Order: sequence, then C-alpha cells, then structure tokens
Amino acid sequence: MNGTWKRRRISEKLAEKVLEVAHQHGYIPNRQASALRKNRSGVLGMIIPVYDNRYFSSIAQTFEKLAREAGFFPTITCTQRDPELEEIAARSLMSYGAECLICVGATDPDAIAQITKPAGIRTINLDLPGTQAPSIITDNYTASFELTKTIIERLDLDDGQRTTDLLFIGGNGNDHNTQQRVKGFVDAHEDTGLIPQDNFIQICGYEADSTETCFSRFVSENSGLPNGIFVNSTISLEGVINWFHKTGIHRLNNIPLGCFDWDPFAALLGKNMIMTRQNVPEMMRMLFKEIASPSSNEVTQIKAELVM
Amino acid sequence: MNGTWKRRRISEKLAEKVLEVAHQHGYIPNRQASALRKNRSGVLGMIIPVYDNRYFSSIAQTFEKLAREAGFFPTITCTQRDPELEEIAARSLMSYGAECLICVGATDPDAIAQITKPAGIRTINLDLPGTQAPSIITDNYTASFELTKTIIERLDLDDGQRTTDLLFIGGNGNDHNTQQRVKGFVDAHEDTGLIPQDNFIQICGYEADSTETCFSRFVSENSGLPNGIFVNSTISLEGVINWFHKTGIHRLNNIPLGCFDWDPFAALLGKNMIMTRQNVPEMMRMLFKEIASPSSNEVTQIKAELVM
DNA sequence: CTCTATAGCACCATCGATGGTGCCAATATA
DNA sequence: TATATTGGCACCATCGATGGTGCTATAGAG
Repeated sequence: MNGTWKRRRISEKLAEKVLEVAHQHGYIPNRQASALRKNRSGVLGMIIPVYDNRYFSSIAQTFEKLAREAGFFPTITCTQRDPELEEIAARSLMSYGAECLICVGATDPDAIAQITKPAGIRTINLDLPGTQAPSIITDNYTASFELTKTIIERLDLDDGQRTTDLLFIGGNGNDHNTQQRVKGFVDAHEDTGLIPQDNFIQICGYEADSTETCFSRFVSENSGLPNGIFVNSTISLEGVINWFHKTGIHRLNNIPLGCFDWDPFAALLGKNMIMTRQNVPEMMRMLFKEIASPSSNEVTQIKAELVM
Repeated sequence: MNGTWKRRRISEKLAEKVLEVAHQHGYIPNRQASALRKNRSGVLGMIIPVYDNRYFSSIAQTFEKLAREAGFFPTITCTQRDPELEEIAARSLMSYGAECLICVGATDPDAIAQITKPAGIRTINLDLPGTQAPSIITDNYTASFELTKTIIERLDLDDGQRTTDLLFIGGNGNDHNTQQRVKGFVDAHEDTGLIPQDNFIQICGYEADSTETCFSRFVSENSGLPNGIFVNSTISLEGVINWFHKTGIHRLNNIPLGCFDWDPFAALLGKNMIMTRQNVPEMMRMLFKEIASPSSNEVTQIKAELVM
C-alpha cells in the first residue's frame, strides 16, 4: 500500500488487485503505526501564542501550506503566552511524534529546547530568538528605528524642542523584541538630536486590556495626549484604540500613531496610522530552508516593511 | 507509567522507583503506540477555511483551549475553502488517528461525512450545516434580518420611496449561510414595506479581491454609491474598505455599512459601521456538549449579537 | 535433463504501550 | 499443619505498517 511493492518484487497484477480491493474498502493507512515502525512521523509541531491577530494567523496559515507542500503534517497549538502551557504543549507534541518543534514567540524558547534535546527532537525559534536553537526573527531594531523616525517626522514640534513627547506603549520587558524595539525607539530619537523621556516608555504587556489601562493612566498623569504614539503590536493597539473609541475617536486623526505589526482595518483608522508589516512569507521561507538543512544556532533577521 | 499500576497490584515502592528513574531519563510516553494499542488517540481534528479573520481564529483558539481542558489533543488544519484540500485534510487527520472531525465552514460537509463514516469516525459540522452529521451554526436568518433592519433605519429615505438602494455584497451562492442571509436581507425589506432590487444583491465570493472588483463595477454601473451596504463577512469587507481607501475613505462616513462578522478595528471605521458578532463561545460550548454526548444529525442554531 | 538464477510471494520480528494471564511467595483461614 | 487467598510481579500477545528473510515455482543456461 505504500508504493514499495515494486522493490519487493510483487507482480503488477497482484499489486493492482490489492490496491483495488483496498480502495473499495476505503482503506486509509494508519500513520501512527507507520510512524511507530519507521520512527518517522512526518509531524511538524508549532507552538504559537495566539491566532487572533494578523501576524500570528498569517504565520500559522503559511506554515500549514508550506508544510503540507513539503509532505509534512503540520500541527499547531496556541499557548496564550503561558510558559507553563508552552511546556505542556511541547511535551504533548513530542508525545505525538513531532519530528521538529517550531516555537513562535515563545516566552522561554531555551526551556523548550532543553526539553526536546534529550529526545533528539530539533527546535527552531521564530519571532523570538533563543540560544539553544536556530532563530528566525524580524530585524526589530531597524524596523523600530524607521517607524520611530517616521512618527517623529510627522510630529508638530516647536523649534528648539528637545523632547518629542512620543509615547512607546505595550510589550514585555523581558522579551528580546520589545528590548530591540525600545532600543530602536531611543536611537531614532537621539539620531534626530532629541531625548526620549523615561516615563514615555510604558512596557505594560501586550494584552489589549492592560494597554488600555496603562494608556488611560498615562494620559491623566501626563494631563493630556502625547504628541505621537508607538504601539508595540496590534494587540496592544486594540487597547489604545478602545480608549480613543470611548473618549472620542476623532482625536485619533490629530496624532501620528505608529504600530509595530500590521492589520488591514487598523491601517485605515485615523489619518496618521503607520504600521510595520513583518515579512511573514520570507520568514517562513527561511524556516523551511532551516527544516530542510539544519544549521547552527544562529539568529537570522528579516527586514520588515513600513506601511502608511 | 500511565497510572494503572495500582490496579495492577504493583507495590508503591516499586512504582515510585520506576517513576523516578523514568523522570531522570526524561521519559515521554509515545502516544502513537498508545493510540495504536488502545485504539483511542485522543486527537480531535478540525478543518477550518482560514485563520486570518477574527471569527475563524477565535473558533480555532477557543476550540484548542476547550479540547485541551477536556483532555483531548486538538489538531487544526486550514483548507482555504478548497473542497479538494478539505478531503485531503480529512483523510490525513483520519490517518493520524483523529477520533472526531469537526468541519468548520466546509464547502461540502456531507462529502467529508461520507469519507469518515466507513472508518467509524464521527463528524460534527460547525458554521455551515450538513445533513450527515450534527451541525452547530449561527442563526443566520435572524441575524441578517436584524442587521438589515438596522441599516434600513439609518438610511436617509425619501417619503414614498419603495426601494432602499441597499447593496448586499459578498459570499457564496451555494452555501447555506449566504442563502439564509440573503433571505433575511430580503425579508427585512419586505417587513418594512420595501422592495429589494435584484441587481443590488451581489454574491461574488468571500475573497477581498473579488469583492473589491465587484463593488467597483457595481458603483460604476449604478453611477454612484448605494445608500447603504450589507457586507457578507469581514473578508469581503476588506475588499469594500480597500475600494473606499483608494477612492476617498471619508465617504465611508456618509453611508451605513453593515457587516456580517465582527472585527475590533473594522468596527471603528466610519461612523456608521454595524457589525454582527457571532457567538463563538456559545457555539464551542455546544460543540463540546455534542462531542461528549452525540446526538442526531440536527442543526443547532445560535443567536448572534449586533455590535454598533 | 540438471543446475542456477530470479520472480513472486508468504512469513515474521519489530516499533512502544497496554492489559490479560501465569506464577511464586506471603499471609490469612480452617 | 494444610488449604485458600491475595499481593507482587514477570511474561506475552496485540494494535498496523514495514522491511528482512525464506521458500517455491518458473525461466534460462549448459
């Protein structure tokens, strides 16, 4: 049934008969038994934080397509940015015979690599880098630098003003991406001869709720809106937009708003929306290159694109 | 290792020792072997058209969460609304031992039920109904009726005007949902004493591109915008919004726009956006009820909510 | 007509987990 | 002390696919 009948010197006549009967009976091979015997499942496992934003859903969708085309069986699991769930999911995928584990935006990619290593299962990091496995990520620093520059250009600054009053909001202080984006944010200021203010960098998590709360607090403490906003993901953007929705969505038009991540509807909100679109197709191409021919534990950075 | 040692009269001392050693060696049970032997994999398969809109991604996310909580191993596959891919994916999931197959928005759910039936694998339809398996869907008719009514209320109609010049756009003429939504659309007109015009119902597929093309053609043939628009999914909405973006996004503010499906950013576009939010949590609750205790091949309809 | 080669197939161990069965020793009961 | 009971474990067939090995009948060589 698996096509090896020629090599096994089965006559064509018999082979055809068997295939015919199998077809009539609706035979479907048992890949679990096959995997058990061959010690090769063809399963590619992926853990991903969530599905419900364009960046991650696009990763999931492209991954499935390419995996299937390469003859693999893709299995994706979303883990809600919960390190514990990430570990459970990783073990679960290993139990189900995954040959390779792709960790997307994992809270602690190295912890997962430690789990898979003894079992001889490869790990590849996507979106967030680790040290125990090859990583494919966006060039966050450059993209953030450019996004910040573009926002600053649109700011209506007074002559001689030394600060921008530009707010960076959202993200997780422990993750590499947020760190690099803050770095790009700060450097873009300094490159323009400006000084970013400490309290204008608000790392309050990615979630919409916490970002909304944080933004609300910021506005009241600052007694007013910042001159511009850098939002660190579309998830956080939901929080910011919610705040504007509640307090007067029209005010969105008066303020340059940059967002690291892209969403087709969000891109059309306000007149001053600038979005960073990460190059998912290219990231996935690199991923499957890595799957096909393993390399060392290096970090590959992919350029992102500015959408205005 | 699977906890049956008590039933098998193994002494606690020995059991502890074995568990200890297994832990030290990083033992992970092989679920494929277990599934083979027990003839029970714990795998729940789901095929879904796409991930990249809020409705489907929210289904995928909730499904995974609930499946894991119920002790299953969820496996989701997106099939791009391609009937051939749907069949391949279904067979693939069966090969990997799925115990139950959930078909979300499947082009031809009955065809899939026919494949799984001989193997004794249950099928449950979600979003789009079938006749060969239980189905859990949104009450499309009622939701469409209400959405249409709301749009009509916002229209600026002349006294004595008998038509609304309200455009229905997007969807697939063969699918049950589109049919029911058109029915609700028409009945809402008639309920108000109005007559919907034939050429104001444009079923041009769900894709953003085809909807944009269709809308563009409609506007030129109609020599102007319709008085209001009913868009049959957020995917189609992308196409409509793209058209507005290219031709002057501000015009969006002058026209009541209803969309069957919800997106947090789209909801804030224009001043007249009305969205139908399908009740995903409730649908998923019903799904797992059905998984736990199989019923007959009936269609369960879930009410949707209007978001303005 | 004998010997060799090969086509064509049957048979079996194996992958890891699982649960039934069998066996021995310790304990309880008469 | 003899018998019955049970605790504690070892052993093995089984799930389905796979590939190695062994056997037989036929074809070809001499």
